[in-house]
Amino acid sequence: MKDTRLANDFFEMVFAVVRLIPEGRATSYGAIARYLGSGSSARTVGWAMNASHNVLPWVPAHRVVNRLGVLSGKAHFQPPEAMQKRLHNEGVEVINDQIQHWERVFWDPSKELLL
DNA sequence: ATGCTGACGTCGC
DNA sequence: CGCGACGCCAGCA
Repeated sequence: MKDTRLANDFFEMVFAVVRLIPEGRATSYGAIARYLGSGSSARTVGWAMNASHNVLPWVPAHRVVNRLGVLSGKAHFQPPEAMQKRLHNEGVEVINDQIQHWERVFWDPSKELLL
């Protein structure tokens, strides 16, 4: 078999983790990257989200924000306001593209899944 | 094939 | 305390 490397699986793993995010919660790119063991590849996680639009089952990319709880990737949604609207619809308070009570909403896979 | 960019994060100066 | 650079992986010119 080819050395699929973690590359191909990286996207898949990212999607899997994002899909595990419970409703009303959110996580950060770095948290996911760290959970996958790539720590520094947070950028690639965001890149995976870009590809998540065409992935099934649906990937709640709107639950993934930067470590500051800011909807940095809202501009990539359609429409961009959908991200905030969706989060708010799930009970997440978002003001000025920033999640309120971020530490409370934050969902760390390496912490929640590592039970 | 090479280089730059991109939905980030951490370290250094 | 503020700004800059590097690292990581994949896509595109």
